[in-house]
Amino acid sequence: MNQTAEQSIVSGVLEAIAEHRLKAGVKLGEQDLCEIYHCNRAHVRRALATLEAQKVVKLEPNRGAFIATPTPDEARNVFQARRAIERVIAENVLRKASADDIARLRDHVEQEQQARQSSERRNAIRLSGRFHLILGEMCGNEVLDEFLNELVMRSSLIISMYSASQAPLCGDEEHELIVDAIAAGDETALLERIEHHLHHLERSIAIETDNTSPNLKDILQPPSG
Amino acid sequence: MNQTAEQSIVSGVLEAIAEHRLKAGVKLGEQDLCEIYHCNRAHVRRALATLEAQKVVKLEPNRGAFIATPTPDEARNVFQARRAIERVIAENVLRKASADDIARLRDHVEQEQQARQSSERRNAIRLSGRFHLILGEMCGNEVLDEFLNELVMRSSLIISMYSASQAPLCGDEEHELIVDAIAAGDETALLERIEHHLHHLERSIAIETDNTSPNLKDILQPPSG
DNA sequence: CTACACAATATTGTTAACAATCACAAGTCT
DNA sequence: AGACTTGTGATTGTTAACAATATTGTGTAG
Repeated sequence: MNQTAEQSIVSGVLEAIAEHRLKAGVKLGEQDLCEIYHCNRAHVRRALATLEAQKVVKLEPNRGAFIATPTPDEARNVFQARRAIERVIAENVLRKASADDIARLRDHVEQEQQARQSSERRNAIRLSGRFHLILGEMCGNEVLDEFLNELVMRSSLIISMYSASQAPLCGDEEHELIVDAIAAGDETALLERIEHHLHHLERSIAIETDNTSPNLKDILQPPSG
Repeated sequence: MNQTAEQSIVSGVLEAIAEHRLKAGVKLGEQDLCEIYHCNRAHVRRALATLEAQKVVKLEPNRGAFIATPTPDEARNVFQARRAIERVIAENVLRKASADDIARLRDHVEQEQQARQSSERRNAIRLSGRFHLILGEMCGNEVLDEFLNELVMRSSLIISMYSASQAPLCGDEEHELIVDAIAAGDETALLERIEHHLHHLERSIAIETDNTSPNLKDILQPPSG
């Protein structure tokens, strides 16, 4: 119950972020988490420290823990880092993917399409991110895999912040094209498609760059004055 | 004194690792850290959690905190990740380096050479790692910079584990060649030199790959039988 | 009616005491 | 002598109480 408590909190929060149930800025009260996970504050605090280290939670002194609110700059940096990391991951996967691996990828892509067609939006979002994590698992480099995990989480936050709630998440067939390139052993096509896919994902969300007004006046000012 | 306490512990431990004062496997007792940094166990615990998240400290339940002991596999993974990250960092730096930046790099390289010539080994080690961190600061991408920080720390541990204590750390002039390529705006040369430098660093330490015997018998068996 | 000051409440930060576990050493038995 | 058991001390894990701070609500003056 010891490690389990902390890990339950961490993985619970991360899953909630991945499924866009937890949105940026939401407060994570210690008492609330204590009751939800039936543990004491020490465990909650440790879990929050771990989440802070992964940059998905911001700890403000004497105020509490909040889901991180990535800035536009941070968003761009995250996506650039993803392109760098996923490029190497793809190279590794291409080199060492077995027939089973490719079958697993194809199976996952099919699940994604079914979730989309069934309009299980929450599940579709989760599976869409999971595709990249599967590549991370397959690449044979735990360090890269851990980095990717963090980046995908942060991406999920960014998407939930900046993208329209009804916008299509991913090009449906882009993941499939990536698997095709892996199956064909075509490194040039693979790298190009990874790059294109991430650029497309980044551009599909409108990252406002000029959010220099930290006050709510411009947003919530009543129209009548 | 609050945030300072935890950050003092974290940065203190990281600096000690960077200078090879703290070696892999050393125990970090809570009581010891409390006395050294004049704080209570809660702060120490939080600092250790942060260090664990950065993979430089391993927390073993009911046993305590220990400086991480990277395996050969992990070592290779760290270096592969470094090549991927530092490649992008170098591209960014090349694109946006100012004259001041280049001057700063040249100044640093000169400090490195002086430290080496003065045989201030500890300082030379620290500066050698710091060169890469300066590139990270200059690249304009905090995400990449944070990843690099973690990787350089882990590399420092790896080097202190696997390299002979008297071995030359880095080729003296490799950093200088990198700065030259940046100053000349030569991307091809820059990327090649970064790649070469990291490969050279990795190969300069003898990472044993066949440590498949988990018992000490083969190693510590008295010769007389 | 607005703005400011003050009080009440809730939340986080800190500390200390207690419990559980582990490492080491002494002792016992074969 | 060697291996096993037991007991002691030290270290980590857990919990609760207390202090400090922020937030919210209330009341009063302008």
